Amino acid sequence: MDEVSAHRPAAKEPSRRTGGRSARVRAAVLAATVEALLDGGLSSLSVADVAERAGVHQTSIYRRWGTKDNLVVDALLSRVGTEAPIPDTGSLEGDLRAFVSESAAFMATPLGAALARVAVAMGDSPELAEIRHEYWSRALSNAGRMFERAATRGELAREVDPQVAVEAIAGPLYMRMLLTGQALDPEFLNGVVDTVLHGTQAITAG
Amino acid sequence: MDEVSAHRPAAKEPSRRTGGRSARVRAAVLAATVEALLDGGLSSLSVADVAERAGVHQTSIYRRWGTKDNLVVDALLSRVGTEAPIPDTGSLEGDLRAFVSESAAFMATPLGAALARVAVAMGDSPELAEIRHEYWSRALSNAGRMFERAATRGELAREVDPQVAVEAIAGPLYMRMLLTGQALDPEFLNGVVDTVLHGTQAITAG
Amino acid sequence: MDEVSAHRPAAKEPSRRTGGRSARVRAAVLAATVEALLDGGLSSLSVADVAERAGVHQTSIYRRWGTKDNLVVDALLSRVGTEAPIPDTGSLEGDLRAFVSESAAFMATPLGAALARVAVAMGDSPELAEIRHEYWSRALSNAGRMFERAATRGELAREVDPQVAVEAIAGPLYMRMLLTGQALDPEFLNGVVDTVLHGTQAITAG
Amino acid sequence: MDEVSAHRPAAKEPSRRTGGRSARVRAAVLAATVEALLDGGLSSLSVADVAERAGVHQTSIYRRWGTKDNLVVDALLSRVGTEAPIPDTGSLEGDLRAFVSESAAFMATPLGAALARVAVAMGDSPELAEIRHEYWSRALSNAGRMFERAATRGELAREVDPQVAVEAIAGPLYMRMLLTGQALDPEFLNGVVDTVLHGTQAITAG
DNA sequence: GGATAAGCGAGACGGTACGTCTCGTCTTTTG
DNA sequence: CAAAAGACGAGACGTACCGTCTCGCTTATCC
Repeated sequence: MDEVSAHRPAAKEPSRRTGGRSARVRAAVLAATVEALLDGGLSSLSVADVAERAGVHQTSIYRRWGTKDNLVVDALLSRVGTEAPIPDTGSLEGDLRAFVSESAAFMATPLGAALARVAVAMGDSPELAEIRHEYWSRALSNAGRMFERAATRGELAREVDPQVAVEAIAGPLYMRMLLTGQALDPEFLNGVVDTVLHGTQAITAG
Repeated sequence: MDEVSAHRPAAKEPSRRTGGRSARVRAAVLAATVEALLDGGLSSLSVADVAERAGVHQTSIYRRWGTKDNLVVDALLSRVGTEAPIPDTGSLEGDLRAFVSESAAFMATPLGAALARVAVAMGDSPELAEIRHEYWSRALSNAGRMFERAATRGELAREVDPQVAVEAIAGPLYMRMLLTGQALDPEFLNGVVDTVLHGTQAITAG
Repeated sequence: MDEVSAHRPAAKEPSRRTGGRSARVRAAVLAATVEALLDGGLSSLSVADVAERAGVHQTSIYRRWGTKDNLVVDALLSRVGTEAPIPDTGSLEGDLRAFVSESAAFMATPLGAALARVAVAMGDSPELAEIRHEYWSRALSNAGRMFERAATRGELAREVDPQVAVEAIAGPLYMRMLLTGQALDPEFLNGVVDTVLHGTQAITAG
Repeated sequence: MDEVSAHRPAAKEPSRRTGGRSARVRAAVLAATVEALLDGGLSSLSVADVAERAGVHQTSIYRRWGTKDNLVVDALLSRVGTEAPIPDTGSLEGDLRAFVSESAAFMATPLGAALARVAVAMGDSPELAEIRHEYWSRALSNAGRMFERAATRGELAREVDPQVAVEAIAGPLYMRMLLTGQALDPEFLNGVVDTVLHGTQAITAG
């Protein structure tokens, strides 16, 4: 007997080639969602608005994404890669200064702001929280390489936990943006870098 | 046991005497709001629910607070003082370890979680953002005294900015709670304290 | 002399006296429902349409009536009394001929047609069926008086059941209207009357 | 090869022989439709439900029948012949008593109930009303033979219109089933038969 | 017996309607 | 006369269904 699935349809999901109606709708909706998110924020985002911007019927959105939350998450993830380029300047200090600078610039961006806000809101639902966790884990572990490289270069003791260090850098930035609303001015950024830089370098095996 | 905090820090609005019906309604609504906030979160909080819990009509709430946002802010501020006790153990390290420990404990509290969530959401509206700014300025400057005392004791150089330092401590905690959802375990807390402690101590006039 | 505006309530917003806003809304919606029912039939009746005709918001309709069925039933009952005038000509034959004539005329009316159609559709839901049952019981027992009067006059034996007799008269009419769609022409009506008239008169105590 | 309705009016489109996939689909869908109709009624019948029951895709149904109405009509006609056996007991009274008894039994059947309900609903659309008219004309003229035979036997005057007479018999039954929801108990049935029997027999040429 | 056309499975989509849930406003009634 | 009570306007949400469309594959018929 022949193996049953000799000519199985290659991929399981995206069977349509590229230009299918589905793909078109999906792209349009995602784009419209991000657009709406940027000029209006998460709170004033309605499916009806997205549908109109995308030139698509509301029901098509509900059919595919089920709920508004899913839509927003999908839209955001489709735009924001977790693989932001991590600076590699040759020294930890250079890396960190570049990193906070770039991070601050991104957070000042509407997209960056929306992303963080949405991430906070995702804490309400368990399954969304799960997605959120995966996203941040990846992003943080990515940024952690700055410290790993420093350790490789001998700039840092092996005892320094890259994970903690990267949160020590990023945490204050997010706190300002989300919680206190203060500006991410260079003095602040430099102060944070100084603290973490010295703080990690002071840690030794002993 | 309905005695509602007889010595609440003189509210600024209610000009009625303390025993009037108005005061009773106000207290009941505020209590109900916090209660509802705790079991359900901000997203699933409705004025109707609060009204029912408080045994009060919806219109009475709208008459007094105008909008849901105001109600929530008022309720939270009535419960959460900005004057949290800042540890004073005699050494910076002791202070910081006590501080992160207490902070983590409070954040694990439903009230603490709600407070931060609400604060994030307040970023949408300018006037709420203003209130938020005042709250955090006070709280942070309060906590900053730990570093000021250390400087006075000679543990720290005068060049260390207490404001930056306190955000370097608190930021990573809030980041975990709000953004990544990771646990505030002792290892993490110790790592943060170590980093900031060494980081600030390494800063000198030179 | 001013005809109408002598005493007060401004023509456009007649409140105070009998009609609060609620009453006004109720009346408008009921009227709009009947109107929509007449030009369009039951199947193509939408709450949105009714709301627009009534100048009222959809939610107000759902708030009060809960579901479309209830609305339709209420609207119909508010227009159609069960106390249709039963002919009293002095003889059974006169009564019956008048009765079928008037009944046929009413059935030819859009309202009459809609009423019967809706009544059939009400059979699906138990509670609606209950309302329906009460309506028809009353109407049939009302019409039954024609036969009771005839019995009193000695035209009919006491053994004749007025209930059965009235259904024998009305049944064929409804059957044509609802089921076969044939016209209720005079020949048919006369034939039915003849049959029932003779049929009942032939029944005796023996 | 369980041909359903051997005398269906020569299918217009699908001239496939008998065992093809098409025929299988058709039979399955029709059966599923009737089944769904019986447990749920016309109002709660959806194409999706029928498709699932039949193990067939929705599109296949729409392709063949175009619209739900057509499907229902086809399904019903495939099951219900218009050629119900008309009693022939030798006397008009015997015929009529058997007829009402059998009719009542059929109406008590889910299929019988559904059939009548659907027939009423068909009044909305002109073309469906046309089909309905043909069906009932045939059925009534069929039943009319009871009276024709009676006339032949001399039991009835030639002046009695069989068409009217049969509607006088059936009308009250349908009225109860469709409109008032009362039970078709023996007393009622006997009363109706008595009335029509005497009523028709009293009619003479004079 | 292989081309070929008719039909089917699968998956969206446009579109209409339904009924629910809030928010914040307005009117009516009541103490 | 002010607060309680109760609708109401407004608008979003999510669901159910109808009927349409496109694509790829499977049959059955026909040349």
